[in-house]
Amino acid sequence: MEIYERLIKFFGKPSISYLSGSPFETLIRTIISQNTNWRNTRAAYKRLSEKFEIKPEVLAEVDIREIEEALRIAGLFRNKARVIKEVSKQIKEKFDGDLNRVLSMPIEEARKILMSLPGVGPKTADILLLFNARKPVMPVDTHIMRISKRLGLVREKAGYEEIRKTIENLLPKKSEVMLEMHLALIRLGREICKAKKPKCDVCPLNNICRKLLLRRNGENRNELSTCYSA
DNA sequence: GCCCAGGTGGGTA
DNA sequence: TACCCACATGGG
Repeated sequence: MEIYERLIKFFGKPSISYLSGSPFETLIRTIISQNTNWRNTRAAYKRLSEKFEIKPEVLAEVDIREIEEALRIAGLFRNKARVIKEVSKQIKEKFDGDLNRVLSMPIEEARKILMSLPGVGPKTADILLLFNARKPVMPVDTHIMRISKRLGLVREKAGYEEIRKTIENLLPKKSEVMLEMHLALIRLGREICKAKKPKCDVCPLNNICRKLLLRRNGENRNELSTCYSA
């Protein structure tokens, strides 16, 4: 909780304006973002939404090459185009094009159904549950995974579920808190990525995190006393 | 030129 | 169950 308060104090309450949009739009945006940086994700989504209305009944029918072309800038574009077309078809057929039905189910049930869709793994399912259904879950991306290990919140070998549950249990079961923490942790992770020199004095976690360091360039575990941050 | 980016799914042991 | 790898473009 102390970490949460420091992050919020440092970054301020995150803007949630860009969380607007339908669950399907969130899904498409999240699929595009898989293993892709923000800038390219945004550009690709913009290109796709300028060409087509982001609705399952539309994307299910369009020529896959058109989706590929829009997504090229984001990388992994052939995979993502195939997945987007297929997931659109399935949502149209199974849920009559409306993800809200699934999202209103109990968390575990909804997660299971979402993860049965192509291109939807635990991270993407949890994004939908948090961003659109406002359920108190913590999606774990690479930044959050790395940070929670560096902070010693979880074992070095911890997997997705272990990390998710650990962070969820550290926080009040409120979706607003989960959302703010999720965005703040990613913000921190991205700032760390950008940082070239250690700046412990301004790090929002200064005395807590001492061990934050990217697993990068074959890092030496003996160097964990260095704090890299924004 | 190398490394990495808000993962997922298929394959192997 | 637990790793390993392909997918692929663009920016630092």
